[in-house]
Amino acid sequence: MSLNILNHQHHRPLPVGFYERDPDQVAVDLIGRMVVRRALGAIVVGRIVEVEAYFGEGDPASHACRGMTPRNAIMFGRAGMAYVYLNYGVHCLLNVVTGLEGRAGAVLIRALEPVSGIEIMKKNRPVKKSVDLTSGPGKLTKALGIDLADNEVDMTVPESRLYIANGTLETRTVKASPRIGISKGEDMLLRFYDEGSLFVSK
DNA sequence: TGTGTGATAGTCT
DNA sequence: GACTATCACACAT
Repeated sequence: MSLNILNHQHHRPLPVGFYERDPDQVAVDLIGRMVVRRALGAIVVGRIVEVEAYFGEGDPASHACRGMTPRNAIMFGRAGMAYVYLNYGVHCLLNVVTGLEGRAGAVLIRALEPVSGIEIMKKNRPVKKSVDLTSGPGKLTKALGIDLADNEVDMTVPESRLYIANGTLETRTVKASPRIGISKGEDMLLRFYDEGSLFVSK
């Protein structure tokens, strides 16, 4: 099963061009795609069911709203790179950089549905109910073993230990809502989620 | 708990 | 005066 996933056409990394758009467009299109994580020869896969889009200037909730800093510089860089940062000094959060170089943008991956490698996820993040495994941005990074070392990983090449792949063409209902856990810019509908999924964060 | 910001102190010229 | 270093604090996709 694991190796088939890698070989399958649908599980090659999404190309740079996919990410070279505005973050809200990329965000909508990421619902239903697969996050593929390879570590120590094992493979862990989760289907994206919730994301949030972040712009640069003009988006008060974005790390990049006040221009470039050492931490957020990657948001201005090439599309398709992973932007992983530490939140509350505790959780690592996974974003993918969008847009053309020089223009800040990113999509935060907020929730996944476990697809493959579930035993590894449970080992990384022991939980009582499996719905708690990946139903939040900090949970999913823990379950997939993603940390600061994955910052700036190129997610557009198959050699990477972390990338996003096409996924299946299931029908899904994508809904938009305000983003979660922000104190500014709540009026914008930049959170997107698969309405039917139990793994969408509360 | 790390980061960014603003305040303050220190240094150069 | 202008620039840089250090510090303390507020707050965090």
